[in-house]
Amino acid sequence: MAKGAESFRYFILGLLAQQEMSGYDIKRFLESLGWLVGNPSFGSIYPALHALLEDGLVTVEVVSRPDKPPRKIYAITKAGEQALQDWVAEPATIGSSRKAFVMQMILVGDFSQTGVIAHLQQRRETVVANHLALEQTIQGMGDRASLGQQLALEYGLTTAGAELTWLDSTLAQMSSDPGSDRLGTAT
Amino acid sequence: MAKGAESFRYFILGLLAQQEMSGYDIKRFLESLGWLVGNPSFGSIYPALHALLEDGLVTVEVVSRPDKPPRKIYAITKAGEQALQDWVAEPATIGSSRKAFVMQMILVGDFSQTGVIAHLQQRRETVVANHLALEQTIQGMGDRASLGQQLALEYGLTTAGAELTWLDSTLAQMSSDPGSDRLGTAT
DNA sequence: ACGCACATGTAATCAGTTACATGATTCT
DNA sequence: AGAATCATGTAACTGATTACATGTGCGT
Repeated sequence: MAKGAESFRYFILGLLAQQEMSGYDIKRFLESLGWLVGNPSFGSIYPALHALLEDGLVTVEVVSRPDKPPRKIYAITKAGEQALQDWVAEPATIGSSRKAFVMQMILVGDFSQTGVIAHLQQRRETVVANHLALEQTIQGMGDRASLGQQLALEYGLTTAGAELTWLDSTLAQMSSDPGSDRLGTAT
Repeated sequence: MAKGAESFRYFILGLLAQQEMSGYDIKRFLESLGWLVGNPSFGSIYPALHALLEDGLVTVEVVSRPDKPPRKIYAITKAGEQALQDWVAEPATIGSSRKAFVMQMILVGDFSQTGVIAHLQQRRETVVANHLALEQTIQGMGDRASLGQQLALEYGLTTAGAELTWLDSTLAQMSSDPGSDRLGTAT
């Protein structure tokens, strides 16, 4: 069963669901999103692609173009779509990382915006919990904390607060707007 | 030479510089900071401690207390302090992770607040670069992005912006205030 | 012929987690 | 005697990075 929630494997599969690509393309796309999801090296991408192929979740097609070296275009299969949906709908994963959140949000955006809302709410809970835990730590440490510790704590509190604000406003916006002004999709 | 900038090893050493502790203590302290720096397992902490001991950067003392099981208290050595300072002052590391930033800030707070300022400025540059890169990606993708992608991009932009705001205000605050109202330390 | 951008791949290595194993002390 | 908490440790495994190795087609 689909294990390894924080892994790039399923994220790569999800990207292939959005559009068929080569390993090289995936690398560049990931680079364009940069720090948001991190960018795995080729030494990570190619083996992942091979594994997906092994499991029958994707297919390859070698495409030789006249002016450029040949590329291996990977496309998702029915089985792959099923596995992806299982992963995306996966039990909440409270306390998961920011990267995992962003990755899942990117993928879930393909299916339903109700799913997106659920993910945002999930994230909200995680951030609230983080914020709370940090406040309690500050209570406990009081003024015994060093300068660096105090700054770190403030930093955490502030960034968590900002994230919360964004989540709330986005959530409000998406809830009030059942259709979709962003995409031509839906109905 | 001090390699492995993102490693917990030096961070643990830094914590020992602030206060001598056991492996167990370190674990609990890290848990109290939670997601800010992540919390390594014992399987990571104890070997790290052994390695530091090997390198002569720390010393151990077994302390048997009457009512509790014995503990191994680790304390930093002169050599350890030197190694730590080298690590903390290390060449900028632009583009490093948030965790690395928080870890270094916590440690550098022990030495000088000029060092802290330098670190904050360093972080500022990184965040500005991230923000800019994200904006360019948005330009490039335009409205071809999926809902999930658009949200991810917005999310990144917003959180980076918030971090920048905090950095600027903290930087302003610290620059205008050369002494130290937070600590009794300084000159 | 050479270097460069594009493109794919593998092996060695590394940092960290999980699971396992041990043991002291206190409480019931 | 057994469970619970505090405390330390090791071995197997995993996920990813680094460095290496290969090859195409284009411009010079």
